[in-house]
Order: sequence, then structure tokens, then C-alpha cells
Amino acid sequence: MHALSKDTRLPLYQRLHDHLAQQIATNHWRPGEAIPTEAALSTEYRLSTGTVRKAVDALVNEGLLERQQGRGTFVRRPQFQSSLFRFFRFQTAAGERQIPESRIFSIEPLSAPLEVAQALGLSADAPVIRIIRVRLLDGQPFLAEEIWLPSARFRPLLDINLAVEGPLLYPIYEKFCGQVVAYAEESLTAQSVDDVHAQLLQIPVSSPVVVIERLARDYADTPLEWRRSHGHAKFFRYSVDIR
Amino acid sequence: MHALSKDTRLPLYQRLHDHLAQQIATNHWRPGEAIPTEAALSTEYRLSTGTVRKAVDALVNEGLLERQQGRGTFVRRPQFQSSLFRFFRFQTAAGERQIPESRIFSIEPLSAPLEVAQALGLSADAPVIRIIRVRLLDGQPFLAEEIWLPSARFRPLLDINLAVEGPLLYPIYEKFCGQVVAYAEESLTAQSVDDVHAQLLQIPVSSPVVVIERLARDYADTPLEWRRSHGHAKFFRYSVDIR
DNA sequence: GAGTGGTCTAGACCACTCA
DNA sequence: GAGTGGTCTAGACCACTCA
Repeated sequence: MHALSKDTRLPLYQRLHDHLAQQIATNHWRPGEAIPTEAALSTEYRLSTGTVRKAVDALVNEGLLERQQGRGTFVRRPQFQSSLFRFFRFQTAAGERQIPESRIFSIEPLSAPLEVAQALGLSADAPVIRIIRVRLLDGQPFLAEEIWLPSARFRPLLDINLAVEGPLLYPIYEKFCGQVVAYAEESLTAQSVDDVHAQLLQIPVSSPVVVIERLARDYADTPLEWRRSHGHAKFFRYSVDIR
Repeated sequence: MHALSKDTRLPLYQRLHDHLAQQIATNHWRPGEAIPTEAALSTEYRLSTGTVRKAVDALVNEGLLERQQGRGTFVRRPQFQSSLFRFFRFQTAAGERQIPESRIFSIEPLSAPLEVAQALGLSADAPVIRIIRVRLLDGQPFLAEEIWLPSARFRPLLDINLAVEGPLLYPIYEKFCGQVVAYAEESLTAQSVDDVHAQLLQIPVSSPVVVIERLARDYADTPLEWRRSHGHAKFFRYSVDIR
């Protein structure tokens, strides 16, 4: 029998929610693992099933858990490639969906520029790793990414051959550095392309590009990665439903 | 005592949800009005309070209803100006938020171009009303909007002086035409500005602009309005949280 | 057939609103 | 103090999964 600590003025479902979120944050269960059944949770914390359900419902809505009727409730592994798919339409001439290729231009240790240090919550000039890569579709570059990582957590990346590990970085972070990306904030604007990115994207200087900045965090809300990507406007479309 | 019609294979909370959504869609209660209390709903439909609550919860999440503890549950009046605020940062030099002004260039009856007819679900050449206006901040234009409406529902707009009615169109639609916008879909991309919009926005030809297309619908999902807006990229920033 | 989440009941008591 | 939504209980039965 466990006790929910926390502020006793909060409702029970909220306290259970926070408690479970905390356990997930501290890797008490790994992504893909099942949490205890609802019956087990209600006896363990002496709560009715309705109250347990309300706490779990909220975690499911937040994307931390996933229910499978008849099987159990599982810790979700975030799927971030969907973000790129939301922003860009990857259609071949035949109209099929395609995974963009990835070409890494450089990976090197540097001192954090001010903007990067602020985004990652580091002191100025803290050691960071910068990766420059370009994403391509049918051999056509459409997105140029600069990726900044705190060296303290990501040093192992300098010793592996990123090119052979496939285009998705987040599984690589987990495999080699034990860092799991849980949340991200993105912001988006448009600009005329400068000469550096014009060359990377192989488009004329001053063409329109979208600029996407992303800050990714782990379950404990610690910033793990800051990215700035320049994307070819022609390939870009973003959709939202309101209310 | 009422009966829930609909597919009896669906769970009760779902059927109540659909039934209430239907009532809201057909203006059984007007925006701002209270729906029956949870106790009243549970006796009327012979459901337990938990089941009623689950149906109402969903409608609250979808933004159709709003709860006020101790007072009741109310039909929500959609607040669409928030959309513009999500996309653009309206800061004066002093850092305050500001409502952008609105300057109407033209309002005229036309035949629907193919693209507009398709978006609004009309036959080609159906009668429509086109409004051209520019939004300004500190006298600086930052957004040029073309707004297309089916004449069948919006003819009264041709007989009023839009300029004196304030910058928000949706309340005007409701007041003069009885049309309530409930949902909208927006999609967003970036381009080099053409000469028409360069002039409206007072920026050089080929500057980067964001292009926002919006289709607004009523509660019955009927398309009411299609907009295409060209916005000055310098003022534009969009943010999302992922998972 | 044992175990899981999904739906639903019939309440009780609390916190808040408003006359 | 009457009426509202907010929290919570202690179950029952169903639909689905998997050995």
C-alpha cells in the first residue's frame, strides 16, 4: 500500500496523476512497458476505479500513456518524425509518402553561442555539440538543420558514425546517450534566405524559407536539444483546426 | 422524459454527446445560454450523473460548452480573434498588446472562381461576395485579406456600412446574417510576394510573406467563409507544443 | 477462462454562486 | 439556503486479448 504525498488540498485524481507522471519522468517504467492495472492501482492507493481512471485518462490525453483494451496501459514512446510530416508534404511524383533522406555535413564540439546557451539553459561558452545536416527528397534538399546539444549529456555522439545509424536522431540519443526526448516546443516564421542556407538548400539567395526553431526536453523538463531549421517554402504547408 | 435516438450500438455517453451537439448545432440554445443542469439531464434521459458528466466533459473539451461551478453549463460563443493573436505578435514599441485596425478596400458581388467554389462547396460561378481588406498596426499594414462568402447567406452585408461595425467580422455575420462560425481550418505556407499584395502591404516585390488560408464552418459543418491572407513575414511567428 | 480496459450505475459529500 | 458543478465511492457487467 502506497501513499500519495503532495499537497493534500489537491483532488485525489490530480495527486495520482502527478505521482504517475513523476514515475514516468524518472524512468520507473521504460517506454513500451505496462504500468500496473487499474485494479492494482486502486487497491495500492486505496482509490475507487473511477478516480484511478480519471488520473490515467489525463495521462493518456497528454500522450504519456496509451491504453490497449484487454492488454493493459503502456508508457508511450514519443514519435517525433510525425512533426516533420505535419509541416512538410513529402510526396513523390507518384503521390506516395516518403521518408526524407539525411546527409550530415558536420558534427563538432564548440562553445555555446549566447542564443544557444540561453535556449538550453547553459552558461555562456558551455561546451556543446553542433550537428549540421540537410534533409533531401528525391535527391533535392528541402530542409537545412543546425542541431545543438549539451556536451555533458551527448559526448558519446562524437565517437560514433552517425551516417550509418539512420535519419532519426532521437532513437540515437536514447541508444548511445540514454537521453529520452519527451516534449518539444516549436516556433515558426518566414524569411528571405541568406547565402549560407541558400547554398545548403541549393536555391537562389533571397528565396522565401520557413525557419523552425525547436526546443526538445526530457520528462524532467530539462532542455536536451535546440534546433534551427531552414526549409524550402515550396515544400512547406502547415494545417490547424481551430475549436 | 426524452429518448436518445441514434445507433444503439454506441455507448450512452456518446449518444448523449451527439444529441446535445445536435441541439447546439440547430440553435436549440443560443450562445451564452445555459443548457439543463446535470441533474436535469440525468433524470430526463434516465442516465447516471457519471454518464452525463462524460458526455458534457467531451463537449467542454471540444469548446462547445463552458462550465461555471455553482452557476451552470453554458453554450460557448467562439472567440476567433485569438487565432490572429496566435499567429502574429502585436506589440507596440512599449511592448503592449494591441488590436489591429482594419481598412476595407472593397466589398462586391462576384461569380465564384473555381477555387473558391470548391472550398465553399458551391457550384462554379455561384454568386459570392468578396471583401478585400488590410489589417494595420500603428498605421503599418501587415496582413492583406481576401474574404469570400456565399451570397445566399450573406447578402445583407452589401447593404450595411462595414467600416462602422468594427474590425471583427464574425460578430457582424451573426448580427446581420444570423450565421454563427463554429469551427475553422487553417493552413499556412510561405511565398515571395506578388505585385498586388506587395502594394497592399507596402513592401518590396518578392519579399517573403506567409499565406494563410482559412475555411470557417457553422455548427452543422456547412462552409460559411473562405479566406486567403497574405502576411508580412517580419511580424509573423507561430508556436506549437508537441506532446 | 483469467485478466485487462470500457461503460455505467446510484448514489454521497464538497465548493461555489446568488438571491 | 437552494441550486449548481466538482470529486469520489464501490461496485456491476461488457468487450477484448491471449495462452
